[in-house]
Amino acid sequence: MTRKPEPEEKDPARQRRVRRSAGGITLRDVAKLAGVAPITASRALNTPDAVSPEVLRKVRDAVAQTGYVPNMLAGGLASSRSRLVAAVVPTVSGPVFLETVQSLTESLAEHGYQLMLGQSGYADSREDALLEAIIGRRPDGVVLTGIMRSPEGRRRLVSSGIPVVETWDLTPTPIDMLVGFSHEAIGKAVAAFLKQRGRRRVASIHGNDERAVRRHRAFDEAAVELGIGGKRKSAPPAVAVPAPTTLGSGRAALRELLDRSPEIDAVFCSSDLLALGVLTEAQASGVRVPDDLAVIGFGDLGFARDLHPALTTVRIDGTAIGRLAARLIIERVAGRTPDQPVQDIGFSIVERASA
Amino acid sequence: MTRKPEPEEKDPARQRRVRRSAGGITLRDVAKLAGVAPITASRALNTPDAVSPEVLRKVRDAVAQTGYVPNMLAGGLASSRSRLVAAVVPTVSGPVFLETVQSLTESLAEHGYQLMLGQSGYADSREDALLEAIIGRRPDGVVLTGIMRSPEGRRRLVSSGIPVVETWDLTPTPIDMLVGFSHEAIGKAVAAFLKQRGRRRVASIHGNDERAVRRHRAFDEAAVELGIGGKRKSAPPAVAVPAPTTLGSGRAALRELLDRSPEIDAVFCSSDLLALGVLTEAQASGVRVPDDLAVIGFGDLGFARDLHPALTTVRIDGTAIGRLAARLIIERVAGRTPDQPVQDIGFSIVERASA
DNA sequence: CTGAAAGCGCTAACAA
DNA sequence: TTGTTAGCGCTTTCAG
Repeated sequence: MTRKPEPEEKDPARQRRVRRSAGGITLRDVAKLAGVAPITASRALNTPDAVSPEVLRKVRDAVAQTGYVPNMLAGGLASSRSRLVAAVVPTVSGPVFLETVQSLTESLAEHGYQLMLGQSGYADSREDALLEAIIGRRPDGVVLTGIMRSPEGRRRLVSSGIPVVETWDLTPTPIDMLVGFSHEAIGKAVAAFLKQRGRRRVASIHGNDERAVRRHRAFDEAAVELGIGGKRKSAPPAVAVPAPTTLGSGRAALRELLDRSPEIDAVFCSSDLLALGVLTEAQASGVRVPDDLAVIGFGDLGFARDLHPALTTVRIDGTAIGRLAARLIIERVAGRTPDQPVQDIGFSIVERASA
Repeated sequence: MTRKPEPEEKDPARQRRVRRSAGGITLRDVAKLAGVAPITASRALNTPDAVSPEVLRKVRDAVAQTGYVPNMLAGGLASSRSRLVAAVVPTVSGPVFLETVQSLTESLAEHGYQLMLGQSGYADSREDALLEAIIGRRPDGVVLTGIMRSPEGRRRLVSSGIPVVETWDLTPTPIDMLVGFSHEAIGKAVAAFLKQRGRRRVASIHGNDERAVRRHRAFDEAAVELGIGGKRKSAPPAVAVPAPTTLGSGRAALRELLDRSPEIDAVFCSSDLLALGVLTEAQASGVRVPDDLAVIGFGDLGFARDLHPALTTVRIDGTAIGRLAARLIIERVAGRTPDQPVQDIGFSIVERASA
């Protein structure tokens, strides 16, 4: 079923070049079958209201008959709308962002958008190559988990003109749009929460990624201020573990902590996985939670509430973040200006048995 | 910085149409700056060996100066190589496939490919729309987690001509390429393992997704054959829970199981998350693992080995699956025929304390 | 090794 | 409402 050398030249002698079509069905084929011009077929598919019912029917029949699937690369090139949105996460296996990615994927799919996924790694080494790969695809939007730190990266994103949503953090100087919350506020709130629950010698275990570190810095400061940081005015005991955090590193960290500072009565963990590790280690070594030790996590992953004891944790509405990010981008693409391009969606402390 | 109406017509009066360029920097701009033809600039970027060092330098300088980023939509359209690979997972939040997605993303990135992520949901309702969205983007490959059941879907994929890798399963009739393992073999192996460890009244808890069901059917049959299915020749007790499985559903399922069949001495769970739920519930209700009850999971997620007791589980090398799938596609795109287009990567039972 | 011409498949801009 | 024309930005083909 090779394509005929169609556009019959007035002077057949001048025909030389060869068509290199991949042989797929194109809009032209559909249009011809329906007996209309290609642009009319295009309209029937994209803006059905703009064509007569008669034409609509014929085009749809032709599509059904041929099994035509529009080539969105071509469409994107012509319209400069790729209907692609890129998301960058530190790593796919960190379960914290999954909820966001999932809701983003779904929200976008509802509007005919597809998600491109990129992993930056926690060390932002590959970030540059990734950015190039992303911008080169001319996505209609980019969603970053975390804010873009590298000035070079910021510059490239800005000059690309692509709508950007930074998430999971706040900054006074967003690249463009933002849906996040304050890690400092969380650190403070957790310290206050623990004090209010009667804890007096708090400690922390945190991953060494930037956001976790900031939560815990704020936690430490607040703990000192509130006088629950242990002896004198020194910062409370803390153990840093490499990101991404794991159950295993949580267990090891608790051992280290209890070794160094057996007097502690509460631990703030920078992820629920760490907290699960702490619970596990506590159970294995006979430390009673919450009696001897209060444990509080971060993320409110699906399993948190079903643990034994149920895990008190900081809840972030990752689904809302994804949904809002999608909406911001879609609004932007539609040419509208979102009325809340920068949003703090806050957090909450979900109080359960572990603290 | 508007573009000049550049291609000066011989007869300026005939100029009417307006350029609608987005105003970005294109290869033409780079070429002009470097003093070469666009195609030469293209070659300098894509096949540096095919141009003189002199030209290469000039083009690279021009790229650096302008901040040019190639438009891959255009490139993809012209070359029919999108450098995009689509992956379909049931849901992002099921941690089982994460390892595969992660390794796929990384392996592809190394070769300049980007991953497009789609969620099919466990009920394959949206699968059709998803397939259209995917094929429309003309990816260079599609990676499916699980095999494509819908005949309609198979047909569309086949007729699209896109290389397809089905994963995480085996079938005598793959669409194209495949990297998987046998769920039936796993069910049998687990039953044999439990018998060999002295268990005599096994049971199972499984998600209601197709692959889990098949593992457990095989498990049940083997258990009956081996005489460890409980009384007489009836199938061992089982509880089905909705997919995706959770810690909570594991807890509830164990309660139900113990309620109905208190005599059981082993449980095979269709995911590590379920198994964690079983461990949690066992601990909460005073059932000793492994003394009273052996527990075995599936997936060998990161946390399995650090649990208390450490979880015995079926290990699937998800990273290898991702890596191999990427390689198959890249080989195919390069025009080579992979020498092992269908691979059974097997599984192993990781024996730890829980069984 | 370099370049001119001709598309890839689609849609924006105009015109009827 | 429909059609004509001219690209979108790149690469393939063919010819130096």
